[in-house]
Amino acid sequence: MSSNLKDIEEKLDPRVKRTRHLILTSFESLLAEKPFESISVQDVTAKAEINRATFYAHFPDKYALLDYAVQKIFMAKIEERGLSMCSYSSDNLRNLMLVVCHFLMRMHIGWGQPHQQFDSLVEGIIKKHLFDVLSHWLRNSKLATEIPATVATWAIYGLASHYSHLKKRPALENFVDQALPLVAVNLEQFA
Amino acid sequence: MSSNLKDIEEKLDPRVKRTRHLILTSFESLLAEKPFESISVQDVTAKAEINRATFYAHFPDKYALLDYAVQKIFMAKIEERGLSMCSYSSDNLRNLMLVVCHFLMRMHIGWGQPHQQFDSLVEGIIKKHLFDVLSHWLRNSKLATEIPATVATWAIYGLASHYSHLKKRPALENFVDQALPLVAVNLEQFA
DNA sequence: TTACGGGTGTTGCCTAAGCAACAAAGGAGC
DNA sequence: GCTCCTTTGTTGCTTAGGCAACACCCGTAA
Repeated sequence: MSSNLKDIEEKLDPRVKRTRHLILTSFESLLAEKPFESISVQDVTAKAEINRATFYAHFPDKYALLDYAVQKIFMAKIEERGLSMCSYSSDNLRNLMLVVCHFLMRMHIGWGQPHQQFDSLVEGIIKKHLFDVLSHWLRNSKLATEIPATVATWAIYGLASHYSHLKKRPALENFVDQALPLVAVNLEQFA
Repeated sequence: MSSNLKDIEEKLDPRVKRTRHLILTSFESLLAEKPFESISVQDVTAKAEINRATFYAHFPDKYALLDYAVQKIFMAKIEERGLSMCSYSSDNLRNLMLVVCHFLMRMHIGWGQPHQQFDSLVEGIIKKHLFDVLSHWLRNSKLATEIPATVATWAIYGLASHYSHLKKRPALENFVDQALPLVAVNLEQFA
């Protein structure tokens, strides 16, 4: 159930899975050592021991790779908590917020110091997926859902970003529980 | 220098290196969980996520894989101590004996309980390489070297096997130092 | 005996990855 | 301005790997 994403990836040609994995691994380890801007496609392919042409057979450019990497990591977390194929509930929303916070923290720790352009790229990707998930949660509503989904998307991302930049972070659970009702109120009437 | 073996392997098609590595890794981990006899080619390829046909493109059968695996591990140790591209010396001989003892111990620990047929296969492989190394050490002798190389090969292997089967093993260094002169006397006159 | 299941090698066709060469675009430094 | 160098995409051809099907053997259970 749930993972129609995984199911598709599992059935891929083993060679494709392998090279994608090599590229991804290489990319992540490069992100740990230098900022996204100064990572070249060559860097990635060299470390992955992959031909550069092969890279372009999978991704149009390094931005597509970033997109893929972020979606892979982020959506994996979403799916492993069963948050993608369900509907709105206060508990699901809470978990979703936890995931986003976790992700941003992991990113700031593992992926070097924040770089303006990089961060906003990631922000865009995450918000895109957040919006999709929330829209899916509200799919049975008789009302239009773009507005509430948009509001919640931005709110959740904003809260997570805020939290991950705090110098003295309160316990994550507390933070989320405090913010939860403010976001919930925008969604529950559409559920 | 030295490693004309490595040099060759390094230049291989990356795909070949990858699949060989996958096969090798899979094989080693299988050896850790069940005896060689009950490992099928299918097991290896399944765990390696490699097509079975691809296996046969690299190795005629699982015995060839064993040969390859043992040579890879054993010769790696030989080369990393610079023992393959040199000539006879008491010190080299000592190191060689240490390597063989190490290898057999590692094998008994890591690769499950000894199985008659498996052990004798490995024995054959090791002795083949031992003989080659020793022959190379004596390559400048004016005398025929088959006899001394053979004697030393069997003696070294026998000693290592004996040592690795001892219930109460003395310190490896001591053991080797004690045996060293007995083997050395067969070789030094041909060096 | 026969039938069955599981492993073994082998084959032909298809696809992904390797490789070398290319034109083009951007810096960095003169 | 001008090189020089690096990176970027892209292309045509070659080669390794995936896949499905095959015949074959062999142990075993009906």
